[in-house]
Amino acid sequence: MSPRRIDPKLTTALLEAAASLVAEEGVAGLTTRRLAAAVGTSTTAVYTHFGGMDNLVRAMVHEGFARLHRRMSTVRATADAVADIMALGTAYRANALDHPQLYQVMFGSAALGGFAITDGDRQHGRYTLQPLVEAVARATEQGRFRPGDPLLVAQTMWIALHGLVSLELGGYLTDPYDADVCFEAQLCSLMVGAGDDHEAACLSSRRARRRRSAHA
Amino acid sequence: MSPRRIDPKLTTALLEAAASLVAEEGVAGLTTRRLAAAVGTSTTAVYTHFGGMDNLVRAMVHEGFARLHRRMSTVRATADAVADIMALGTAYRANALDHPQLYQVMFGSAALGGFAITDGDRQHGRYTLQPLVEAVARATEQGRFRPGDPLLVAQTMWIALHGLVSLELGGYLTDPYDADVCFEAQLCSLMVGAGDDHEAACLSSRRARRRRSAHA
DNA sequence: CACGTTACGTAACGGTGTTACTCAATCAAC
DNA sequence: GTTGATTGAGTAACACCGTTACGTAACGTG
Repeated sequence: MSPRRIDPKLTTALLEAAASLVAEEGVAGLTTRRLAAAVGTSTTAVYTHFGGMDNLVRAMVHEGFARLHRRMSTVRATADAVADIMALGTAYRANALDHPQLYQVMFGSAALGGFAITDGDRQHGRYTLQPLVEAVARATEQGRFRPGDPLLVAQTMWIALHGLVSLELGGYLTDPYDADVCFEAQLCSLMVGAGDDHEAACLSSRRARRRRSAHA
Repeated sequence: MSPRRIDPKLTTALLEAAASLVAEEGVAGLTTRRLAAAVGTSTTAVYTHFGGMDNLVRAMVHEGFARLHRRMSTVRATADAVADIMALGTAYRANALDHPQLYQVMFGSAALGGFAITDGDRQHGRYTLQPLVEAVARATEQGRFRPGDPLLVAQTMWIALHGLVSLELGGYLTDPYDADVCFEAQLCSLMVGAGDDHEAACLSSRRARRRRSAHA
């Protein structure tokens, strides 16, 4: 009654090989044949393990969201909640720059590559905002931000941050102001937009930058 | 010495057919064979007219930027420069929603679909910001914004707006706050972030909304 | 040990972008 | 008006893609 079991090692091997293929040449470089060759198996393995390329990409996206969540969770809360928010933004951007191709698959509205990402997959990445929402709530309690729903404020910040990362990865932020300058300007604008004082925001920005260099 | 000339009608016919193919089914639906069939020609025509699919997509992107620029240029300057900026943002978003697939090709860092967009193509879309830069300069002169480089401020706004549109098209803005709510919140946050008073920004927002409904 | 179940390899199908090769249509020159 | 060079566009092929029907061999159970 119990037949040959699926090999979990092969599943993870496929995922890892797919990740490095995508990391090296983007989604366009991810093909069943090259994937099978990299793992030393056959193309049908992709179907027994995932049921097609779409699901494999979906699994990669889940892994990407998990990694992003892990990275955002490493940011510790301090007395300066605004600086915490900036540190979270820095972590978000750093994760995207470390895995640019994966980020584009996660948020590139994957219709482009032909791969389908379901609504469920998108919702799966929603809890990633949790640390940001909490930091915004703390900044609001501390009187740095105007009263308002922390979720909406956090979502506004996430949207702007995604715009920055997306355009940076696309190579659009080079002209007179490079991505670093735009990032700092964006963070400051977001804090002031949420209600913080401009000078206080600049001060928190310096604090967050110091924290970042201390990490390195 | 003078041979058979290229047919300009076929060039535009190819572009139009490609545009409607992309509009209907995304970049994935744009193939040489289907394109040739739609125009009633052969696949080689794509190569004599454009030199490959990449260049055809590039031409479509140029057209997309031109259309975006045209649409942004229809926004007239009024006494309320902040309301003008919001109207520009509305025009930007409306254009993206009218041509979602094209927008994704323009800014989706087209490496995803396998098509290549050069740095020159990206710079080509830079002048689109011009109307926004001017409106920001006027808002700064009027004392609504903190003193600063209008280009950097405009670029910050563009980045955030792109983030909103990108996530909206990707279907990420549904949960508790839909895209409309996020858009209004984003605009208000941007104005306040640039230095405007919060209540003044809300007032200008209402003014811009009235202007929009007057257009319809 | 034998059986049933199922993962995996082989090979094929229909699709893709791209390109030699060919032909026919055009315009310049006389 | 005829000729001839030039070149756009059609045919067919190549290599590649995702996917799948089929066969086989390996496994867990009885």
